[in-house]
Amino acid sequence: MQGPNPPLTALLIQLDSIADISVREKAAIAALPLRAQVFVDGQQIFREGSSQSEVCVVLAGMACRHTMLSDGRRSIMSLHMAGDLPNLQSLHVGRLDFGLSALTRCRVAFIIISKLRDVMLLHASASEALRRHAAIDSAMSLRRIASVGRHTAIERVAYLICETFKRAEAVGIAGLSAFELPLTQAQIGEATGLSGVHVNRTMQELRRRRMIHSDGMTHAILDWGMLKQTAGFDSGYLNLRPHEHDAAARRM
Amino acid sequence: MQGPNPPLTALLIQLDSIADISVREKAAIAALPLRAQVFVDGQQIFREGSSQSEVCVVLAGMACRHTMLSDGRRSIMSLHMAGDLPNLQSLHVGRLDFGLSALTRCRVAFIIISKLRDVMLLHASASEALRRHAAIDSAMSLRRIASVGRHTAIERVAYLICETFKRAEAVGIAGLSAFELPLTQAQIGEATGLSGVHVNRTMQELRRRRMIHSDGMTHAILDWGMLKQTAGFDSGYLNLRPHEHDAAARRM
DNA sequence: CGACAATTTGATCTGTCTCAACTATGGTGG
DNA sequence: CCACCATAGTTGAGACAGATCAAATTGTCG
Repeated sequence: MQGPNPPLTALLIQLDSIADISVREKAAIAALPLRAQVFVDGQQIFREGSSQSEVCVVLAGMACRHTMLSDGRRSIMSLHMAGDLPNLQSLHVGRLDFGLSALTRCRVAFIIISKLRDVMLLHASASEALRRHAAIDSAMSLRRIASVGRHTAIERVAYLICETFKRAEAVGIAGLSAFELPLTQAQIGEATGLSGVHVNRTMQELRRRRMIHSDGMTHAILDWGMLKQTAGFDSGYLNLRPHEHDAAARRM
Repeated sequence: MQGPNPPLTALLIQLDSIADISVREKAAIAALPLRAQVFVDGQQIFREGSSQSEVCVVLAGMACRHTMLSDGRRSIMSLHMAGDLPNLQSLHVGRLDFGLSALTRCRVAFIIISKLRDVMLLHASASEALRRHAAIDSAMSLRRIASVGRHTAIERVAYLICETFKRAEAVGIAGLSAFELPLTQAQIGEATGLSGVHVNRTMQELRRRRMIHSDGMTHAILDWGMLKQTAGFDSGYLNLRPHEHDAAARRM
């Protein structure tokens, strides 16, 4: 039914990295009926306040959750890349209080919620993996509150780079030490709570300090240690494993 | 087994307000074996990076999720009051990337995760209610990212007041238009990303504009309309109901 | 080549921070 | 009962990170 590189590969990679999930259960997920759709960059996938009957999976490209502020400006609350499920919440809540938009040309698959629920009922560990996925999304939000709330400009931008790089790496779409951050500096500003102009100066500073090297929207990590120290970044929360009591052993 | 005002009342009120849940299922939750414990204000309930085998329910008082920044300062990522489940994540992930501390003298109940899981397996709609609770927690985090990232000082403080008031109201611990926000101004700063000094001036401004009146840590809402407008606050995300397709009808 | 978007640079302005002092307020022990 | 102390709130002055505005430059794509 699926070709050699089925559409949900990235999702399965993500689930694999956070949970023990059998081949059979992965097959059940991969066999879910999909409605694939391409969005051009800037295009809205769904509106803030909308009610979704489908859960969407990003297959390729980058999307973001965002909300409009009273003064008309936009806040980008999270970034989403291949394998992400930006509205998994729709399993449990009606209206979504954020909009979802494509930042780049984006391939997205839609899964009817009731079909997903059926699979989750039948496959306990797939179900558990999805819940863990949601919990990690939630952990990312909490981290971002701390980063955006209390960090300086350079820390915030460094943080965004660290997190996005690590996530891209996890789904295999980052190079050895370079990756795509396909946002304009103005968009990076919307995601970090800074003005576009200041993002520009901040990234210059990161380059001047030889932590990164940028070529367009491709960024090479020159000094990961320094970058993560600057960001106050610890990847621990990204690849949380199942609840075990030897968690200490896994600590980096 | 329970007295006239069983410990989990506030939790049941919360679940009731977000989901349809039968008396039988509520009884199953209320019958969960609890380990109750009192924490004095400032006391840590669990440490950042710890692994929890119990989920805790706030019974009374106020607690907060927090994390330490590299420079030693603290960021408060969320506030928790009666009926909240600040570490429901522990159902799915090992290490928690935040600490939990009592802001006031706090009564907290601990539920062994495996026991909670048993109840969830047996009672589908209780289980669904808890998941919706987690989804709303997640929605609050997203909102806070937008508020802390892009809002001015007065908007952030107003937002915190709006949200805390509405939540307190929902569990019946707020007066008609007054409620307890038991944080020092310095703590409000940690929660909003402002300095304590500036929180002071900001709250003076809110009082000067006659939106609130403060008596110690009790705050009266004088002009709710103005306050929520200032905050850019819309309570929609707090009492999200089950997924229905008539969601529009419920829109405020 | 021309047009449009994104990046870069410079200059100025402002919201918020920091530091420091002073004033409640409430609790504690003598 | 009061002197003392610690903690929270308040006020002022000055400094600074980052915003805003405006213009120049670079890059990209038809």
